[in-house]
Amino acid sequence: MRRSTSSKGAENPIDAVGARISFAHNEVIFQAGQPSEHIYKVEVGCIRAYSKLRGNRRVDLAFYFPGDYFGFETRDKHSISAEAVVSTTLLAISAMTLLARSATDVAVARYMLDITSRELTRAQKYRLLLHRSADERVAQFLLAMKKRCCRNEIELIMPRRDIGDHLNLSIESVSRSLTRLHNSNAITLEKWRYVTVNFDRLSILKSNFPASAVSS
Amino acid sequence: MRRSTSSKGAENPIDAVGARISFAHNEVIFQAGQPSEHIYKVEVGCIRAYSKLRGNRRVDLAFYFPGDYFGFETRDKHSISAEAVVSTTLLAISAMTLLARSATDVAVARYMLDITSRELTRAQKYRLLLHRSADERVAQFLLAMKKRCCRNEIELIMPRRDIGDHLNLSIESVSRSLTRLHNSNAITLEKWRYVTVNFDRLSILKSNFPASAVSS
DNA sequence: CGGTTTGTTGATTTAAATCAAAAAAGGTGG
DNA sequence: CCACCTTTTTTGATTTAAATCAACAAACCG
Repeated sequence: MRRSTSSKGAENPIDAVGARISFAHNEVIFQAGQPSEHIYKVEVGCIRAYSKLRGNRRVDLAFYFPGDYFGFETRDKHSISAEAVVSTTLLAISAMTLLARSATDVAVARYMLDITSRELTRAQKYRLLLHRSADERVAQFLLAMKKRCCRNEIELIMPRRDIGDHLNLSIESVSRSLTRLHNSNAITLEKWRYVTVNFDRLSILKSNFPASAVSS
Repeated sequence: MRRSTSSKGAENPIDAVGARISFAHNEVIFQAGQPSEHIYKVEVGCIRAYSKLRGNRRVDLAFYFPGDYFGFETRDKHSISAEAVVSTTLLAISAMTLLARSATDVAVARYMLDITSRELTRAQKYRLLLHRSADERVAQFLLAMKKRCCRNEIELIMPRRDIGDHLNLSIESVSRSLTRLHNSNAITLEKWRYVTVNFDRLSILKSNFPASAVSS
């Protein structure tokens, strides 16, 4: 972990308080049970938030990309863990400072509510995803990735293992779904970690979801 | 739907604004897409919040019991739907009034954050549940029900269909899991909708979850 | 280049869905 | 209270989607 000078540009009520920290590939940001002293904003890279189940199994609850906030808890301890998927730079914002400010500044309180609310929407959306077939889960995941990078060529920055732990599929099933989607021309698997999506074809699967769950 | 006089006893910063409304068995409270004008608190009965999937399939995201709040949205439209499982009385609190108050009263803003945060914890917990076997899902569901009514004798107020839609299981699988749990003496199926749980035996399954996910 | 990690493909098993039918509970009206 | 009908639940047989087991291939890395 490497610290550097604090952020200066404040486009919103909370970032100004933050300090920049860098993490290496697979480095732990925090673990479930540890005191929740900061909330984080991704500047560059990718974070996985997960819970551990018995037998080394893991559930990847979410991936966070530049601009996303994570690690916010109302309790004093983290309920989940977080790791850097790749080399990542974060903005770490003191939870105590934030709490103090939110007590007087309504804009800050509102901002915290928005972050939590967005997280809830995301959690509900992925919950719906788990009620669908392997191919639909992978397709929806790719669409979500596409939405973030805004290009049809997606870099699957995380390994198959992570995708599987996120979608509740074995790595083999993820791989098979990808090849099936490739064979049906819904995607093109360029070179392993690079996927080009055919939005219209993938969206056939997407249409099985309620409109409200497709956003973000 | 039947309206009555507004609530008088205000034990917290938001209930005082509410008006009491009654709903019959299976009556719709609100549907996805409708304007979100109120948030609700259950006084008596039970509510199911759900999303519809293609082909009449439904995902029951949560059940709400007396004391629970639901229907709170940061957006102006409901993203999910809600129905009364049985005859239910609610407290309906104007979202606009609430928003106005939260702009000046920090206690109200904090209360909204707590409600949303609790909902997020619940959503994450159930998300983890979907990564486990049918028997574990049913067992965990029964433990959650037990926790709410605080007695070992649980009334399964909702039909098997609802439990299945909640746990992503067919009604047959729910039924089979219940009989398996009964045969292994983890529960006693008294008379159809009445279950007595053997906490210690059920908890063997529960122990497969991370500590943080077991609460509530 | 060899060794390690990561991903794909194939064969087999398995948990849960589906299909099908019977049994139990609930309701209605005589 | 009972006969009749509907709804809900249970149980059994079969199918199926995904997991697991096993081997191989491709990328990565010193």
